[in-house]
Amino acid sequence: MVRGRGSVGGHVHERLVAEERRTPKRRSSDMNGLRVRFAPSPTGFLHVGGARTALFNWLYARHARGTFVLRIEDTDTARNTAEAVKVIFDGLQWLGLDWDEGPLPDGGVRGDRGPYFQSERRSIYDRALRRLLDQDQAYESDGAIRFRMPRKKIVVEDLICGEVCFDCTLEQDFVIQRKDGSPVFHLVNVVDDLEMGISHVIRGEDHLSNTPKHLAIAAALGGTAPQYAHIPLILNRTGSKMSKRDVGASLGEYQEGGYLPQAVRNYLCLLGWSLRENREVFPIEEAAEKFELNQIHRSNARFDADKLLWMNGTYLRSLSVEEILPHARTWLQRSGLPIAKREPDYLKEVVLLLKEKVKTGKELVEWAHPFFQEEVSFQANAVKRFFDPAGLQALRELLADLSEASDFTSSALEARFQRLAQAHATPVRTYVHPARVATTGREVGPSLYPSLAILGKDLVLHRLRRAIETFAS
RNA sequence: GACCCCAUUGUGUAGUGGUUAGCACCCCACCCUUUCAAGGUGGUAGCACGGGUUCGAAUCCCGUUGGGGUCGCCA
Repeated sequence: MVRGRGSVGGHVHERLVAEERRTPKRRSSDMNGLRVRFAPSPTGFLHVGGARTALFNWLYARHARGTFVLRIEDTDTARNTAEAVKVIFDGLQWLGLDWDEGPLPDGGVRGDRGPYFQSERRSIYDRALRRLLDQDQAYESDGAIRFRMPRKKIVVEDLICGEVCFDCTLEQDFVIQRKDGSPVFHLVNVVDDLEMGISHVIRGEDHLSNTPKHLAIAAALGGTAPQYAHIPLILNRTGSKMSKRDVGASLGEYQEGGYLPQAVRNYLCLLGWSLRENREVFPIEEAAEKFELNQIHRSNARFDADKLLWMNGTYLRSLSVEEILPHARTWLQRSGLPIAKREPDYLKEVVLLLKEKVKTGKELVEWAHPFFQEEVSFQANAVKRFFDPAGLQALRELLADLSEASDFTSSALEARFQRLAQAHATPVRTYVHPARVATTGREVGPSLYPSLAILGKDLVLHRLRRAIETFAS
C-alpha cells in the first residue's frame, strides 16, 4: 500500500531544499518554490473529476503556502471558445478555489510566467520543437513531427503510486507536432510545466501511462521534470471512469441544482482522501491545513450522489441563514419567483424556515412557492385527501378562530390550534393538515405554525376562505 | 490483446503484525412528532480467493480472480 513512498518522499524533500537554495525568491506566495497548476482544456463544461483535481492542487498549494497556477490548455482550437473558458472560471470561483497566477475572468492576467493560454504560447513551443529537431531528438514524418522516444526502461517516481516502472524498449515514437503545424498535448504540457517552474504535477491517474513520455520530453529538453502525483479517478455508478455523458459529471449540474459550493467541495475532498478522524464534515481551511499528498489513496472512488445530497443538507442546516441567503437569492431568482416584491426580512424568515427541512436549493425553491406566489396551486392528491367534508369543516372552525387572533406568532398560533383541538376533543392534526393544504396547496411542507406566522394573518385568512369556497361545492 | 494501477460491508473510508474490524452514506426498525425532514436509539451488511512469512496477518510476500486506466496528428 505504501510502496515506495518513504524513499520518494525523502527525495522530494532534498529536491525542494536544493531548489530553494538555487532559485531566487519570486513572490511572497511561493517562498518555497512549490508551484502546482490546474490545466484544464476548455470543453464547455467542468468535469467533477477536473474540479477534484483542481481542488487537490489548490489544497496542496494552500497547505504548503505555494503557488496555484491556472493554465488553459486550448491547443485544440476547433473545440475552444471564450464561453468554454468562462465555465472554468465560474466553476473554480464557485468552489472558492482562487488561483495565484493565470488568466482572470475580466480578461486580465496575474503572474509573470505567462501567457497562461497555450494558444498564446506558440513561439515557446516552436523553440522547443526547434531544439529537439536540432538535437535529433525529433524528426519529421508524414508532415508531422515525432519525438524520438528513448528505447529503455523508465521509472516514474510517483508521490502517490510509488515507483512505477515502464518498459519503453518497444515504445513507438509519438507525434508532438501535427501536420497542420500545431503542437500536441504531450509537448505543450511538458514545456509549460518546465517554463512555468511547476514543481508538482497533481493530475488524474489516467495520465500515469503518459508520464514516461513526459519524463522523456523533459529530459530531452534538458529540464528537470516536476514531481508527479497521480490521484485516483472518480468512477460513475457503474464503476467506470466518469465521463462527460454520465449524470452528475458536470459541476454545472450542482451549481444549477441548488447545491452549496461548501458541500460539493467538502464531498470532493472525501474522494481519495480523508481526515482520518472519523469526521467527514469539515471546513476547507482545515482540509488545507491537514492535506498531504502521501495520504491520498491509490484506488479509484465511486461518486455517491446520495452522500453528496446528504452532505448538502447538512451544510444547509448548519450554516447560518446569512451564509445561505446569497445562494438562496440566486436559486429563487433563477426560478422566476417574484422575491424582489417582498421585504428582505421576509425572504430571510422564509429561508431560515426552509433551510432546516430541505436538502437542495431546488427543493427550497419548490417549498418557497406558497410564500411568494399570490395564488396557491393545489396538489390534486392533497385536496382529495384533506378537503373531505370533515376537512372543510375543520377549515371553517379554524377560519372563525384565527379571525379573532391578535397575536399571529408561531407560538400563539400553536396555542390556538391546541385549544381548538381540545375544545372539539380531537387531535390537533385534524386542523393542521387541512390548514397546510389550504395555505400551501401541499400535504408536505415546513412546520405549519411558523409558516402561518410568516405568511401573516391576512393572507392566511384569505387562503382559508378561498379553499373553503373553492372546494365546498 | 499488451502495459500500468487498484482490491476493508452496496458506497466512501479508518485501520501500517495482536481491535468484539471503527465511522459516515444508503437500507430497515423503534423513539420523537402537525406532514416531510432533522434528531435519538438499535439493526442488516465487509477484510475477493489461494498459497506463503510469523507464535500471531485485513495489515508483509507471491500467485489467482475481479475491477479500473492507458495504448490518437483528443487533452
